[in-house]
Amino acid sequence: MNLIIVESPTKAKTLSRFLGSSYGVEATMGHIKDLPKSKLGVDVDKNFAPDYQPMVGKEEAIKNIETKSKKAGKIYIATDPDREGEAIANHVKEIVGNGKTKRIVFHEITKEAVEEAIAHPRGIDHHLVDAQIARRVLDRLVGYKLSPILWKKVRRGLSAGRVQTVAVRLIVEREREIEKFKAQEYWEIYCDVKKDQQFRVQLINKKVDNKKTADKVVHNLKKAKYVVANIKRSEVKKNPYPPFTTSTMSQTASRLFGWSARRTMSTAQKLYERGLITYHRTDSVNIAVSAVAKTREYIKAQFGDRYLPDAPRFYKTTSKSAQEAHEAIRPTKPDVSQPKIKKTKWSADMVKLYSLIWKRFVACQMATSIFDRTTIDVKAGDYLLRASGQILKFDGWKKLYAVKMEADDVILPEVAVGVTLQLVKVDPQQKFTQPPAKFNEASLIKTLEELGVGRPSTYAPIISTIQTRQYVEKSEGKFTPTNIGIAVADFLVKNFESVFEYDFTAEMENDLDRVADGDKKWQGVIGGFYKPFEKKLKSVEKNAKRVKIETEKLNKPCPKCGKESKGELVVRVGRFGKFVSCSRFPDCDYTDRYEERIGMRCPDCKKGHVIIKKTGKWKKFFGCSRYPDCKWASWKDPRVKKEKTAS
DNA sequence: CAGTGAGCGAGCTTCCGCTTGACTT
Repeated sequence: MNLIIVESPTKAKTLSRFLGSSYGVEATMGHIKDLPKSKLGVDVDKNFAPDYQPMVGKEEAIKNIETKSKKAGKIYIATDPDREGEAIANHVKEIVGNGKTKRIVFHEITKEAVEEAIAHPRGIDHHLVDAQIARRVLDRLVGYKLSPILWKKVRRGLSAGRVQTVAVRLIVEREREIEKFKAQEYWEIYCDVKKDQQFRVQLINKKVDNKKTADKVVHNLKKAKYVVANIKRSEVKKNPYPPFTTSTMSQTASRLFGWSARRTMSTAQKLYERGLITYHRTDSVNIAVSAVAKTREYIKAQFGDRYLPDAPRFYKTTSKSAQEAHEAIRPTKPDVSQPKIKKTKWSADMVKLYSLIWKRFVACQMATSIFDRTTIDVKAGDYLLRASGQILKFDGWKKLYAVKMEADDVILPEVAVGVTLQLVKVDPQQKFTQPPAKFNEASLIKTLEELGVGRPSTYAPIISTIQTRQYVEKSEGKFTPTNIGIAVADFLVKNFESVFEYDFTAEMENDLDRVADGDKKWQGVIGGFYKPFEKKLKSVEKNAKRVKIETEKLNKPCPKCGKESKGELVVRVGRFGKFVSCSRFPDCDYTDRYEERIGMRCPDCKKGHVIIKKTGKWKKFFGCSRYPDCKWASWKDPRVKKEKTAS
């Protein structure tokens, strides 16, 4: 019996089905060797020699591969066709250790692709493995050298990294833009005009930015003569969106369902494990040819020829850092619009997400939608006003994948050039420019992807990390930096600017490509980075002052020392969340609980307020503000009655 | 489930990326 080794156990099961009994298939469950967690694991004096060790927690997977390999005939290592996959392949080869292994790759899980791969085995691509080593060593050096500086200069337990610090920096800088933003006044001036039917035109050739000008314009418009000056009709075509990647799926589920990246990814995982969708951690929009063919059949049968474009649509990945190891996220059976899913706690989510993925995918192979767009220009003295109308002529792919928040049809009446219109009303509207929006999960993931920072497997974890570290807080879905986040980002950007430049990762990727192509040695790339970095580390460690973290003031005197020493109450963040203390600490040691009220009285004593409390870093519980007089406490939110709390 | 901050300094914290499973943040 031959043996095939892949990363995902679900993939292993699927392959077994294709290949029958002459092949055994085993999974590594991701990486099996890595740098040790408890120490640097990189010998900076010996050309950065990395100390890759079997990973804690992967003993079973490793053992499994060892035993199965001993009995196997041919051994095909079919880990993912990308940098990390090649590294895993190399580690598998080291563990099997008998020289019998061959490396194969495929980009889609179809019988043809796998058979083709088996027919063309190769060896390990050591240049690509080297690129992974460089990536891994760089991240380790950045993370494990900078974090201890934060412990020393800011606060214990903090962390820094090529990815997480950039995420925090984005949020901090956005907050600054919002703070310094000054709203600008501007006016939009509309006129309702009519011939047989009334329609609305907007002033377009004069900028109005205050009431005085607006009044003058309105005054003139009231007296003006309105003549249709120009009519433009055009056909506007809209092509469907590409199928989902991890990033676009997370963004869309966030926008449409309000889901967190975590919720979307864990729902997708369940769909993947049930064989309903292709792999959900991907940066590619490629689609298996066989899936396209099936989808075209389905579209033809279900919607008719009009909805089927002449040729299949194939999409190109635009993201420059994409590795394209997998297909796009799509239903494995494009003709199944609603899969049968057993009723469980999660089935509603699964059905919802499946339906979204299915619609997006089938729509991506459907005909272009067509709008008739009409623009009517109206002259009123020196003023030019315009109305734009749009009518859906043929829905095409929009029949299936309707995008919320898109304007409805605006139908304009038939008028001719030169016709005089009657003014019904002038409607001046005062507006103000809006500050940039705070980041939410969707926009943060989008921006990180554009910068090439983070990978499909890490978008959701990044969002958790920056919150766990208390660098940012999420409220009503939007991220705000904490004082710690601001202090850490400022400290790191000031002292290690080059590492946290927004294009640092993109430049790193360029270097890694050179390593993968065999044009550069990985040690040279790391050496080039580390020399100046090490110098900087030493000088910052020696010279940088300890960072003071801004505290939130309560504007109340300290009950213990407020009278004689003018201590004031401030909010500090400790190991167990926020608490109130005296600004004069350590001279005054007054502390009190920080109460985060949820707006309801204690269900037990009816006198205190229910407040949110924390135990350890994570666990929240609800308690009474009168503790210890009232000992009421609950894990469950007392505002929620019976209803399931979907996270 | 009732702690916390500074500094003293035992021993400890920390990265990104690949997987899933255990568990609810």
